[in-house]
Amino acid sequence: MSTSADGNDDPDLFDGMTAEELREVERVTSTRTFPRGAVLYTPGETGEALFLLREGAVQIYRMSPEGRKLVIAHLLPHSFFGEMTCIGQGMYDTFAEVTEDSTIVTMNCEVLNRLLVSKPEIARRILEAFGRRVLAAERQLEDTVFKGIPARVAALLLREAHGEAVDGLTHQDIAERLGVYRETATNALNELKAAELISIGRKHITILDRARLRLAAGE
Amino acid sequence: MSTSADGNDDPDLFDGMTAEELREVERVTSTRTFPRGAVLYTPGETGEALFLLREGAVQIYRMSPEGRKLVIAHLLPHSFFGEMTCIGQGMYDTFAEVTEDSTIVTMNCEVLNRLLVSKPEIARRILEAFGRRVLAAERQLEDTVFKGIPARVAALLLREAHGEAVDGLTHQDIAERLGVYRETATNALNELKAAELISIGRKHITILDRARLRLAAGE
DNA sequence: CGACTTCAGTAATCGCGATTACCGAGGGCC
DNA sequence: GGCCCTCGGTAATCGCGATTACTGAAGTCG
Repeated sequence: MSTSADGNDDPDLFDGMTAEELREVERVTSTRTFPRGAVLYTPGETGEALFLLREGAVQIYRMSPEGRKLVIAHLLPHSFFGEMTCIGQGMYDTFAEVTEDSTIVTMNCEVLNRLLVSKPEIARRILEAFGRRVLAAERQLEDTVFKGIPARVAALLLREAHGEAVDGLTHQDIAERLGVYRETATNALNELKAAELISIGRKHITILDRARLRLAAGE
Repeated sequence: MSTSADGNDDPDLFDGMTAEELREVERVTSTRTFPRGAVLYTPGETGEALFLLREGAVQIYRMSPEGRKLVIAHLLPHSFFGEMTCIGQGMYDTFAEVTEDSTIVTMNCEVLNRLLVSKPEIARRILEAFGRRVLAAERQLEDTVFKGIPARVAALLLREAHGEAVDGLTHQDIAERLGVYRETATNALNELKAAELISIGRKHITILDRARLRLAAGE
């Protein structure tokens, strides 16, 4: 299978560095905590740093003019984000919001760029993460263009499941991940339930038939 | 404005290298020509090389089960592609098809990976290209989720226009870029024409009112 | 020139998903 | 317990865009 958009199974950006190097990294980064709900950046803002999530959870999303939310990624510890502004044109075009009290390391763009040259391993990891992100975005694009909502919901459940359980995901969350109405997500879920592919409880979904759910997701 | 998905305004991957280095690059790459219609790779194939387009044009696309095409990128000279397999998991998941007789340089993954370590400048360029690609993919995703067809057509025209002219783009091409039916694209174009934002000729569209077209595209 | 292919215009039907409008249940907090 | 807020269920309407079915004009090639 492939890595999901949350980039959660990446190695930490600084894994494998010597104690010496880590101490150096300490010196040039700053660590802060943010409460749930904090917005780290918004589109149009000029960014000047890469963020590394140590603890907690962060959501990267876009917003429609009418206020519908499209969540691009749910980040878990070890994921980094915001680096695009360091590497490319220098402006954010998404929102980054803390969804659980978090500890976040910030590294200045200047520092990062120096590191990219001196430590190919770091560049490599960012490159790999970008690759996964491109893939995830293009796949989601393909799904959005080609598949109906039930299939997209099924695919999302398969991606998010730990074992057979999907926990802590409300219908609203699902809807925002797909960029659709909550009612539409509920309908799709009920459809999958009717087909006995899943069972639904409050904030808890269980996959009953993985094979057929995969089929419903369009392979 | 921003760079479009075709990555066409990138510097060449090897620009700025010394004659010495270029000769070395020559040694480890191979250059071949491909006729229009040649398929360089298909999803599921194991890739073993990065491609660099010297001359011609290449299309990167995905295909729905029913055979609808979604063109991810139209590549012009100086663009590279196929590198994902060298950096990530190692399998293509798109089609790459030559749409104009082309000259293409191929570089082995192994060689590329060595180069990534020894020449930070190369890694940097790929990183930048990836960044643009992530952005493009996510933007297109956002458009697809939030906007109607006319707006997406308008946005595409603005991206593809050279001056006020958009040439060599058929309705079918436009439809494939958006992953919609050709008829739907025609309708949207006619709608924009009716609003006097564009004028339409065979394989030729002229932007009449850039400002209002931008509005129609949703800012 | 005539046959064929590519391109573009139009129209009608149909279904999905947006949008609006509610209801009811579970849980936390005062 | 009562209030409120989050979460989830349902239903009805509506519009967009998929899908089907043609027509005709512009190029191309023999």
